[in-house]
Amino acid sequence: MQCRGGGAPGYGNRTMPAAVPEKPSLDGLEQRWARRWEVAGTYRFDRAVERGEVFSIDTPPPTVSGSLHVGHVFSYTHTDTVARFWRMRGKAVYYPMGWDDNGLPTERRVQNSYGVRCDPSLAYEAGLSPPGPDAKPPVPVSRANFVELCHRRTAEDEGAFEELFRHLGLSVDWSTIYTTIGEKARRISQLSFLRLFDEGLAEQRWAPTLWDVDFQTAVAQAELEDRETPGAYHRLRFDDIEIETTRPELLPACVALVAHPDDARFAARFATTVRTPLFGVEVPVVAHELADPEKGSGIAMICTFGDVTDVIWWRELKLPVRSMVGRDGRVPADPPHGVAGDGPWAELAGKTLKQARARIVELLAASGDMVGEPRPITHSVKFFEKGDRPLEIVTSRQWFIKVLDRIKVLKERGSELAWHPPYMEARYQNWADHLNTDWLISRQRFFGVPIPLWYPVGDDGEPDYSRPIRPDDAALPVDPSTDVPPGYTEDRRDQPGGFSAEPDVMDTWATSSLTPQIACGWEVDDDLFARTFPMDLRPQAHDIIRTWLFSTVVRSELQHRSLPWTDAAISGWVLDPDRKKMSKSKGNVVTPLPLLEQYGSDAVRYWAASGRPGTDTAFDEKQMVNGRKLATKVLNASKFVLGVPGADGSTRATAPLDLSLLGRLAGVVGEATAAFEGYDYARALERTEAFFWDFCNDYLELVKNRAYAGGHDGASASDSLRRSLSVLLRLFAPFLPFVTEEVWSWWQEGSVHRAPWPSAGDVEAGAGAGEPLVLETAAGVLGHVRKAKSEAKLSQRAEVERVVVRDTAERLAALRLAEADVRAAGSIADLVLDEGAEASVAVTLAPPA
RNA sequence: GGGCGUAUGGCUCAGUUGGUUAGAGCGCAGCCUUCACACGGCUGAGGUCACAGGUUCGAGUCCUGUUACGCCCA
Repeated sequence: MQCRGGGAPGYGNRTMPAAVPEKPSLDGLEQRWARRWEVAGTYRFDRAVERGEVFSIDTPPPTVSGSLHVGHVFSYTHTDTVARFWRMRGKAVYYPMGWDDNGLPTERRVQNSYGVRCDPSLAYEAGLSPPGPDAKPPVPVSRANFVELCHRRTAEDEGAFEELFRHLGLSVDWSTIYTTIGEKARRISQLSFLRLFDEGLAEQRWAPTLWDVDFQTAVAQAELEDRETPGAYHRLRFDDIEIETTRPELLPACVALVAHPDDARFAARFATTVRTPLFGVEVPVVAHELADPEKGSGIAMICTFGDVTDVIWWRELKLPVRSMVGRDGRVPADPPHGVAGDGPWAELAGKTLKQARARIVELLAASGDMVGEPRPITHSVKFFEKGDRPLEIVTSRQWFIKVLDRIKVLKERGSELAWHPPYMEARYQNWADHLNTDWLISRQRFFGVPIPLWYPVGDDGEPDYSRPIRPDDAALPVDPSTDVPPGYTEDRRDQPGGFSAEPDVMDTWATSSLTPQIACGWEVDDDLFARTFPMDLRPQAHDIIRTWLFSTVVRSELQHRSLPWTDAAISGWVLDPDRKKMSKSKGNVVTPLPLLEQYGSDAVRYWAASGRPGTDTAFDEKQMVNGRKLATKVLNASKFVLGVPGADGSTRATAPLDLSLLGRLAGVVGEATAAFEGYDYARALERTEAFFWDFCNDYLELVKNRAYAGGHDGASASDSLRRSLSVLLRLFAPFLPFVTEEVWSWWQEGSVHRAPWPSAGDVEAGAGAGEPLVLETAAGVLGHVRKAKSEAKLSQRAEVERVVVRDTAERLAALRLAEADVRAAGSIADLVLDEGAEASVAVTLAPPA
C-alpha cells in the first residue's frame, strides 16, 4: 500500500534498479494493471481523511438499459483525468459509481425479456419463475416480483458496465457502488420525500397535467420536447362565428370561444353565447390576452383540454370542464357534461382520438358546419421525450415538489456554482427562467421508488386523499402496496375503514436528483456524509442540465439550503464523423469495447481527453491511432532514458542544455497544473504532449552521445533524463494510466497514480532556472543541419564539414553552451559561431567518402 | 421567436489577459533502415484566420453588423 504524498518522487537515490523489458509492449497492460490496482487498493477512498482533504465526485450513474457507448467513454474519461490529478495532488478522492436502473427503460426490457407485466394489485409470490421472452399474453406479477426481476435483469448489465469501465481504467472506488433502485437509494429517496411532505414542500394536487397515452403516465415539464408536426386547420362554424382549429375532434370538449380583448372584430360578441356545431352546446364568447388575433380566424375554441393554453384559459376564466380524453387516449363512453350521449357522441365513444377526428370531420362536412377543406400546416406539438404520440392533457391526482416559489434562490445557486466551461450556466438560468409548473414527480408506473404513503379508506370505500398516512422513518424503505401503515393490519387493505396504498411511484429524476445524498450516505452514514458533502464536482453532459443538474440543485436547496457541489464540469457529446448526434435510431452508435481492444485503453482515453470541456467532438479513430503512437513512444523513450549508463543518482544535472530543458519542463508543469485546477484536462494534455515530442525529437538526440559517453557530463544528462521522465510520467498519468504505470514499475516503487503531482518548484529546485535559449538555439541549428541532409538526400548520420551560425551575441552565447552536443548530434566537424544582425545557418556537407 | 456556442491550410483541432515571418496531428510529397522506437525518424509544400465595418502604433485575438452551421429553450 502506498502512502499519500510520501516525500520526494522517485528519482535520485530512491531510484530502484531499472528493470526494463527487452521489447516493451502495450499489449495486456489493461488486464494486468486493473487487477493489481484492485488488489493494492490504489483507488480506495481513505475514510479517515477530513473534508478539507477530500475531493468528492458526484459520478453520473449511467442508465442500465443495454450497453455503454463511446459517449460514456468520452465523458467518464474526462472525469477520471480530473480525479487522478487531485489524487496525485494528495487529496483523498471519493469517486463512487452508481447505476441508474430505476425507471421506464428497465421496465420495458423486463417486460420483454421475462414475458411479464406488472399488476400492483397482486400479492408477492415467493420463488416466482417468469415464463420467458415473448410470452403471450404476458403473465401479471406483483410489483415486488416485478422489481425483483428488474434487479435480476440489471445485474447482468451492471456487471458488463463495470468490466468495461475497469478496462478503460477509471479510477473509481469499486467498493462504493450504488444503484438508484437499491435499498439505500430507496430509503434516502423516500426519506427525502417525506421530509418535504412534512414541511409542505411536496403536495398533491388534482390538476390537468400533460399525459402520455401510451405510457399512461403524467410527465414533467423537464421531459417535454417540442416537435414540428404536420397538422391542419379546420374552419368550423359556430352560429355566425367561424373559428379555426387543428383539433376538431375536441369539439365536444369545447367550453368557450376566445378572442383578444382588443380585437374589434369580436368586441360586440364578448359576453354573448354561441352553439357548438353538431353538439349544440351553448358556450360563451370570452376575451383573453393570450388569444392571438393573427392566428387562424383570430378567434379560437377553448377545450378542456387541448393544450396548455387551454389550461390557462380554463383556470383564469373559471370555465367548466368537459373532459373527453381517457387515460388510454380514447374517447370514454360517458359524454362530458352538457353533451348528449346519443347522436354524434355515440359514434365517437371508444375511438382513439385520431379515429374520432376522422369521424367528426366527416360529420362536420356532412352537416355543412365545416367551411372549405382542411388547410395543412406544420406546427410545434409537445411530446414526452421518450414518447411517440402527442401528449394529451388529463386531469388526475399527482404529487408535486414546489419549486416555482423559489426560482430566485435557485438562480442564485446557479450563479454560485463554478461552471466549466462558464457559458454552460446560461442553460441553467434559461431553464429556471422558463419554468412554469412545479415539479411533477409522481408517475403511474411500477418500477420506481414508491411514494411512501397510504390513505385511510372511508366507510364508503373511497380513499381519503386529504389525510395521507406516512410510515415511520425507521421503516424505510417501504412499498405501500405490500407494507402496512402504522396502526393497521394487512387485512384492512382496501376495506371500508381500512387503508389503501398510494399506487404511484416517483419519477426517476426524483431519485437521481439525490445522487449526492445517496453517494455520501445522507441520514445513513453521518460520518461519511460529513467527510464528503457538499461534493466538489458534478461531471455530466450538457443535455441534462435542465433535468439532472437542475433537479439536484433543487433537492439540495430544499434539503440542505446549499449547493450539492462547488463545481460542475460539463462534457460535450460525441458526434459521428459527419458531426451528427449519435443515436440508436440513426444506427451510428459506436460500441467502445472493440476500440479499447484495438487501440488500447490509453489510446482511446487520449482521444477522449483531447475533447475540450463542453465541446462536442467528432468520433475520430485517427486520434486513437495518435494516442497509440504516443503510448508506444512513452514506452520506447522510457526504455532509452533508463538504459543510459551512469545514473546512480549521485550527480545532479549541471550542463546548461540539461538545465535549459528542465527549466522548460518546469514551465510545462506550471501550465498543466493550472489547466487541471481549472478542470481543463485537454489543455493539460496538449501542453504535456507538445513538450514530450520536442523532448524526444530534439533533446534526446542532442544528449544521446554525451549520455552514452558517461563521465561527469554524461551523469548530468542521465540525471536530467531521469528527472524529466519521472515528471513526464506523472504529467501523463491521468491520461495514460496504463503505460505510465507500466514504465513507473520498471524503476520506481509504488503506483505512479499515488505519486505526488510534480510542481514547477520541484523541477526548478532540482535544476535551477535554466536558460531557455540554450535548448532553443541548439535545436534550431540541429534543424538546419537535418534540412541540409534531407535536401541532399543523405542519411541523418552523414558527416557535416562545417556549419556557420550567424546570430546575435546573446543567442550565440547560449548556443556555445551546448556546442559539443550540437556537434555530436549533427556529426559536425567544424561549428563556427559568427556574430551578425542577419541570422542565418550555413551548412556545408562533407564530400562523400 | 429568445438564448448559447462554433466558423483558422484537404481533414480534425490548438492559439490563455491584442504584440515579432499564424501552430500541431492526420493526409500529401521527398528522403533516411541512425545502436529507444519502421506501430519509427527527418525534411517540405499547403492558410486573404467566414464576410463587412470599427477601436488601436498593432487584431485570428476586442466592439458592431451580416452569413452559415450546431445546440438549448419557447
